[in-house]
Amino acid sequence: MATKTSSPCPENKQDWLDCLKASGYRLTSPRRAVVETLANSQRALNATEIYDLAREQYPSLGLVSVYRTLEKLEQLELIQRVHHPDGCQAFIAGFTGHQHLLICQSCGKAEFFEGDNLEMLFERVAQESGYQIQEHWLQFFGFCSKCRTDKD
Amino acid sequence: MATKTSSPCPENKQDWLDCLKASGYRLTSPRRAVVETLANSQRALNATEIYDLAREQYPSLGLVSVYRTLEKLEQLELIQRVHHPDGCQAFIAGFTGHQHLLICQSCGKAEFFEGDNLEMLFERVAQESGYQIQEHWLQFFGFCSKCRTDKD
DNA sequence: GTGATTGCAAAGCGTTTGCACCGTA
DNA sequence: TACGGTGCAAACGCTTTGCAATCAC
Repeated sequence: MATKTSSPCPENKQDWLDCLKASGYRLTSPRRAVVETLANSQRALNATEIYDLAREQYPSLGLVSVYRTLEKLEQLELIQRVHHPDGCQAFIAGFTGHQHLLICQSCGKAEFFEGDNLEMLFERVAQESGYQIQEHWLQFFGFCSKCRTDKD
Repeated sequence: MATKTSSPCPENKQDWLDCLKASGYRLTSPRRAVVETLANSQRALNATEIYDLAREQYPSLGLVSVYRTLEKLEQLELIQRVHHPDGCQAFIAGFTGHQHLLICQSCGKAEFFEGDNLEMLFERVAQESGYQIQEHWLQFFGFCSKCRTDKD
């Protein structure tokens, strides 16, 4: 019944580069810059944010390369799109298995958690609606411990 | 513990018009056309879809009026944006209270259901993460009974 | 009659495409 | 060396804005 939470972490970086290489893509500076920026971020970033952050280290990076790298990372399921009331263009490091998102409404910090046995609910909804349920999304919004303390 | 499901229905139409009027907006033909189109739809529609459908009855409707009407209906919480892997531009009749969406991946038909006591999960996640949870989204994707039969 | 609302055209913005040059393997 | 990847500029599609004409109240 444990509800583990986990944050995105920089250790992803090398895995992602390996995965890109294993998939037949070349390891270039623009790709490294995008990967590093996303792997270091605790919150979801959109293309422009990645572009601005990554250019601090790699000024010649083009916005187009950010889009093209995001496309590949998403296809490889290394990152995933985050849906949010303010927009759905941001990406965050993805985890394997069934994970749900917890997002801070103040600083944007995101964590994953394992939402254990929602299966009972699936079955009830399936029975009452007649739908065959294939997939589900569960997302929580709130204030992380740091932002809660800062408010006081 | 019941998990009621309910579909959008045309009865919304008059309520929406009343609500628009009560909020100080004028009841115009373009607004009626948009309201009628959305209230009659079982699935979420984006601006262009509403535009095309509504013009069958009201050909002089402009796309801009669709956007402006959607903006007002959303502010009044009569409709809500539907987040979907294919995009987040579509709107559906909103319900009051805490409701969750169930969407058919084949025909797009949407229903609401009441996801009873997720509170236990909230508390566990809140405790383990340190987050103060304010809001949650729960969405199911699957195949409705009609699309399941059609497949066979 | 008056001012909110309309449709059109143009602007705006994020994203994708075309292309010649560059750099990884 | 070969060809995948790059950055720039232009194109694209969706949404918003400016404006004169229109219509609900």
